[in-house]
Amino acid sequence: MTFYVSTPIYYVNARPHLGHAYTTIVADVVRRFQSMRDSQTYFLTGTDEHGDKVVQAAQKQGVSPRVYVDQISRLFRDLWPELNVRPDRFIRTTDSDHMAVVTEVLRKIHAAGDIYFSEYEGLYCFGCERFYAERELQEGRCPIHESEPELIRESNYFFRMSRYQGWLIDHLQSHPDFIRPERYRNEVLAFLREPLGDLCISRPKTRLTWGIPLPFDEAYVTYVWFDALLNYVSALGYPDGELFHRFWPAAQHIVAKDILKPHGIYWPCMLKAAGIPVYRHLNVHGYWNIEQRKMSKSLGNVIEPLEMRNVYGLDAFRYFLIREMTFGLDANFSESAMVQRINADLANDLGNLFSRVLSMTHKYFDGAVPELDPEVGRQYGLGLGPDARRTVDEYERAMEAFELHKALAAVWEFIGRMNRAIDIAAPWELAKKPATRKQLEAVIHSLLKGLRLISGLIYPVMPDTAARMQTHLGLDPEALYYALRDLRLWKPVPSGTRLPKTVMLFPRIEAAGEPAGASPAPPAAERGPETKPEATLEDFQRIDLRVATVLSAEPVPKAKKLLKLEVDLGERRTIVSGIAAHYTPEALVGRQVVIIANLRPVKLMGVVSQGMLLTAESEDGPVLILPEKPVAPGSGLR
RNA sequence: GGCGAUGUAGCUCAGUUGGUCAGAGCAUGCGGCUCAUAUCCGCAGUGUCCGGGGUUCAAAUCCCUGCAUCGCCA
Repeated sequence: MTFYVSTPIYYVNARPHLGHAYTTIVADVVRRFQSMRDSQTYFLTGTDEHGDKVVQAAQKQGVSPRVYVDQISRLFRDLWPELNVRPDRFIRTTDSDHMAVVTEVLRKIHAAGDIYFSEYEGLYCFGCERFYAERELQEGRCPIHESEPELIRESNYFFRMSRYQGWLIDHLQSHPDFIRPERYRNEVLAFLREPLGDLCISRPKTRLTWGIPLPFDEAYVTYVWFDALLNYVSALGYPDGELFHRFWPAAQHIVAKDILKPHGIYWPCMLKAAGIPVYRHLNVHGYWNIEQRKMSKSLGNVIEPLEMRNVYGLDAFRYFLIREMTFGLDANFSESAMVQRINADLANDLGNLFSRVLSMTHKYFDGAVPELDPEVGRQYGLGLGPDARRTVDEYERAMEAFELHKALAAVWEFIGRMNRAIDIAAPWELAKKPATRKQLEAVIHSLLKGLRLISGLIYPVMPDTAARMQTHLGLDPEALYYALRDLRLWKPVPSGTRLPKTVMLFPRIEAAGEPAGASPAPPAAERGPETKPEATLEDFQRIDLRVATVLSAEPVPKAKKLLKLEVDLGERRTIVSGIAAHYTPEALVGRQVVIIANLRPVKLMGVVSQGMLLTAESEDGPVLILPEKPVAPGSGLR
């Protein structure tokens, strides 16, 4: 069996956030699941780097598109290993092999007559550098610039997608799970009830140069679709690559619902036109809302995946994402929900189960797995075998169907079954009398067996925890302990195995400093008019406050209020601050100030500022916040 | 505005083809155990199944309509 999983290539106009992390972790989970069944796997992710939004973002930062995309792309590439995600390839649409494939496929489809040249007429806003459909306009004006767009004509190349509509409908009908969950298949079918238009696939170089040139017309570059979607085959070395032959078309694409149409309609049509077999499944997931609201930069509620990992632990974070979201539907992300899940599912159910079983093994058998007569085992064991089998069956079915939350629910049902079995068997009673020693041995054997199974099943979602469990069961964490075939064998932890000292897998998270029953944030009306919404300690810790020594200071030319400071906080930083009206450069040099060190860089009067100086707002203007006595440059604050 | 989806206990959500379907987990209350991370086990509630119409012997489940939220509209 081969299994090829992909995430979308992420557009580099923003830093990676929770949504990116979720999609990519899902891909990692299903890939690890496939490795449990001996599948050969290939895992692709990467970045989408062409287009006008990238050019604009680069301009804003005052750098070339190349420098800009290198910078953002690296943020994505470096993030994944931090989340225990290791793709086989990180593709960039600026990679030369990818660009060559795009060129080749365009040439081929053009030669076959499915790309044609045509005039396009539309309402164009020069401010936005884009066309608007009439219904997008507000009272005939651009919703952003409030200016009246102009009617312009532009010639462009079009992909004859309409030709493949009938084929695609047939394919969707003969492959009911081509797009899943079903709701998204229905959505695509609904869309296909209307005649499909053709797809504009180019931009004139007069408007956009940051793209892949069309092989049949040097005056144009490719516009998004062929450039981006073809990454799924170019990464494998289409058309002749060994990987391509091995893994295509066993492809599982994973996308969020906002890009359903390109992946569910454009991409299959493109593949068909190029004579490439269509991919196997498109798996569509919903959105994470943050504290009931949409995640957006302007709301300031962007969740930083690394921050979550640092605060709650990587496996707990991965578990929460996979367990909390019904794959396909939207879900809410909140730290309080995560704490609840960690305490209830991980600390209480799993962690405590693990702890009680291991501690009993230590207490009653001195940490060595007891000998067991098979007959005694049959008679006095907990009879978990049938449950174990049902659990593995449901787990495998759900994983296979991308119902990842259900796969975890199945494992936790088994965990609950084990906790109940312990109460009924009451090993602490059996331990009191020598007469029930044999029964005690059988019970402990059953329980260790159960833990062994659980550690295998949680491997895709919580690989580190799975390995820790193996270690503490005296087993080899380097082995393929999670092979599904072996897990079905319901194997015991061998008698005589010595168990290391037990550990807490997941400590409970207690509400920090809050007395029990403390009410949540009071309604805004009860607070002072100037207070901001309640922030958690984690919110505060997100801000990197540091002491910096001012090395030099000079006015910014033509700016009345701005000073450009060079500061030392362990490294050199340039900071632009609006305090020129109240502080002279001389008054600052050599002093220690407090800055926000992880603020997004901004360009002020042509100078990039890599931080912000902290000042108090007074009626006489800004007043510097200074340490009471000298400290090492770069010292953190709390 | 058009297309589509979602709206079920305090919270997050299951509910296949209309008939023990009014459920689960968490949170809450009470009881039990003591191996365990103040953990575990048992019991107990609470619901105009978004509102309004309709079809039917029977609707959370089908139809119409309204409201709210989300996605897409090259």
